[in-house]
Amino acid sequence: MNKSNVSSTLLEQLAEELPELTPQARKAATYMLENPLDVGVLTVREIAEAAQVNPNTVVRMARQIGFNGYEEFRAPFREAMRSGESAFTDRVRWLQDTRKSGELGALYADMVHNALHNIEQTFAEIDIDKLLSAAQQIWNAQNVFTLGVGINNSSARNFTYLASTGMVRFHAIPRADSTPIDDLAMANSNDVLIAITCKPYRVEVLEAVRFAKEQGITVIGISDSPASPVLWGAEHGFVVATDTPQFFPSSVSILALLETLLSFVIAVGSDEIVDRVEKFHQRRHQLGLYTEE
Amino acid sequence: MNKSNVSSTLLEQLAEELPELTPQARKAATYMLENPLDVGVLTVREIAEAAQVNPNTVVRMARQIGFNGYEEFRAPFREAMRSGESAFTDRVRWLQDTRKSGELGALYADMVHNALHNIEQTFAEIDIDKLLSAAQQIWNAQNVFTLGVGINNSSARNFTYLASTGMVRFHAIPRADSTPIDDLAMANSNDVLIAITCKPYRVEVLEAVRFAKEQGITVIGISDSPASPVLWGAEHGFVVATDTPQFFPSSVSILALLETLLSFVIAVGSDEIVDRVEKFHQRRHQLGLYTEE
DNA sequence: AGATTAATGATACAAATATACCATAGTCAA
DNA sequence: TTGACTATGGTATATTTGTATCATTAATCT
Repeated sequence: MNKSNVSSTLLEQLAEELPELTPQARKAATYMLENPLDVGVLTVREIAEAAQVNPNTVVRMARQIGFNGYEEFRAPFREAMRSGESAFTDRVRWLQDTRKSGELGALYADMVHNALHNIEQTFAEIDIDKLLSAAQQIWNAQNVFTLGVGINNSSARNFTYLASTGMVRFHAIPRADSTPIDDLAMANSNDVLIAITCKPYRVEVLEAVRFAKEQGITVIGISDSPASPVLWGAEHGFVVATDTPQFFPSSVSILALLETLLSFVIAVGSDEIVDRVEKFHQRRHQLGLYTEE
Repeated sequence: MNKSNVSSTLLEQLAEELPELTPQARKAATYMLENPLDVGVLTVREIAEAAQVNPNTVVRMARQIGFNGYEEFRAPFREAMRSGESAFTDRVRWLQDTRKSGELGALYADMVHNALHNIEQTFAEIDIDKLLSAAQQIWNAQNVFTLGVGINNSSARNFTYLASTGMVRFHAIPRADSTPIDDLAMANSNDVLIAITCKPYRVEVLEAVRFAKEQGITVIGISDSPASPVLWGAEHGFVVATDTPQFFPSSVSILALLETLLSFVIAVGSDEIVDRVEKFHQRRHQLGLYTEE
C-alpha cells in the first residue's frame, strides 16, 4: 500500500490544484487523473486528442502545476511505469505489505480479502444456466417485487432502481409503512418475487415467500446458506457469501449477484432496454439533474 | 479484459526467435524480455542506451521479429501498459473456463471480473491513514449524514443501517419527500457529511456539499474519479472504481468501501459498540423478528 | 591467402515532437 | 459601449525521434 510513489503524490497534487486550473486545463488534468497510465505512454498530441483538448492546453496545464513543460511533467509517470510501481501492480503484494503496517493494516487487508473472497466464492458456486432461467422469468414477468428487510432492503432498492431505468414494473418491498405481504397482495402468477434474507432469517420474509407461493408467484430466493428456508420452495435459489471479520454481514456479493442478474435480464431482453435507458438519461440531462462533464 | 494479451504472446514469440537473432540484436531482445515495461516507455536511443547496443540494432531487431520498425514493434507494449493489463495476472482461473461456455458465460465472467477488479483497484488506491482519520472524525461526530441520490441512495441507506445498529445519530439523506440541503439545515461543525456521487455528478449532491462546507460540516466525499467536484473541498476524499460492461455503474466497491470504513469506525470506537450491537440483536430476537437458526 | 558476405557503427535525413509565438474569442470593469 | 485582460486555438519552429544510407569491421568460405 505504500503510496509514496512519485506519481501518486503528483496525482494528489494535481487533484488539489484542479479547482484552480483554467477550464480546459482542468479538462486535461481530469483526463490524466482518470487515466494516469496514459500520461506515461502518450505524446502531447495523443493525450490532447484523448482528453479532447488542444495540445497547447496540455503543455500549459503542466506549467500551471509547476513544471517547465509536458515533458518534465511526464517524466515521473514514465519512471513510475518503467519500474512497475504504477498502481495496482500486484494484488497480492500490496495486500501483504498492508498486513505489515500495524493493526489497522491487517483489518484493512482482511476486509478487502473478504470482499474478494466472498465474490469469488459466490460466483464459483452459481450455475449460469440457473441464472439465465431466472433472468428469463424476470424478463417475462408482469411485475417484479424485490423483497429485503433490514440491511437487505438497500440491496433490493438498489436493484429496483437500476432495473427501473430500463424496465417498468419493478418494485422494492416492503414499501414505507407497509408490510411485505400487503405489498404482494395484488401479485399473481405472472409476477416474480426476489426474496433476500440472510442469517438470522427474518420471519417477515419467510412468511412473504410462503404467501407468494400460495399465490402462484415465481420466487427467486437469495440467501447465505444452501439450507436457508427462503430457498426451500423457491423456483430459483442463489447462495451468496457474506463473511466479514466484523459483527455485520457484507452486502457486497449480494449486490454483485443482483447486478449480474440484471445484466442477464438485459441480455435476454435485447436492445429494447438500451433505448429506454438512453431516453431516461437524456431526460435527466435536460432537467439539469446532472452537471455537464 | 481479454487476458490473451498482446504483449505476453509477443514476448513469447520474441523468446522463441531469440536464438535466430544476430548477436547484438539478441542483446537488445534479451534486455527487452527482461525489462518489457521499458519498451512501452522508452525511445529507441534510450532503450539502446539501456541495453548497451546501437540504436540501429534496436530497429533492426524489430524488423527481424517481423515488424516494420521499432515504432510498430513498440505499439502493442504501449497499448498494454495504457490499459494496465501488463501488471496483473488473472485472479480466478475458473473465470477463463467460464469464458468458453457461450456468450452468457462471457458476460458472466466479465461481470465477475469487473467486480473483483473494481474492488482491487479501489482498495489499492486508498490510503489507510486517510481512511483512519475519516473514521475518527465519524466516531467523534455528533451526527453523521450519508448522502446519496439515485442509485447511491441505497448505499447510503445500507451504511446508515449498519452503523445504526451500534451507534446513534446516523442519518441517510435525502429523506423521503425532502432535499439534501433541507436535511442538513440543522447540522453544524460537530457533524460529518458523507457525500456520494459518481458520473454524471448530481447537482443536488454538489450543492449540498457546498452548503455543508459553509456550515462548517466535515465532508467526506466518495466518487468515481479523482477529479470529481465532490472531492474538491472535502476534508477526506475516496475514489472508487465502478466499471461494468453494462450501461449501469456498479455499486459493489462503494459498498465495500463503506463497509471497510465502518469497520474502521468500530475499531476506533473500541468495545462500546460491540456491546450495543449485541443488545440490539438480543432485543430483536426477543421480539421474534428472527427465526431461530 | 584473399574474396565475399554478414554484422555493426557512424552519420544523415525526413517526420514527429514539444513548445514558442501570434491571433482571436470571451470576460469583466469602468 | 470600450478597453484591458484572460483563456483558447492556430501556426511556426527548434528539437528529438525513428529510420535510411553508407562506411567499417568481423566472419565465412573457397
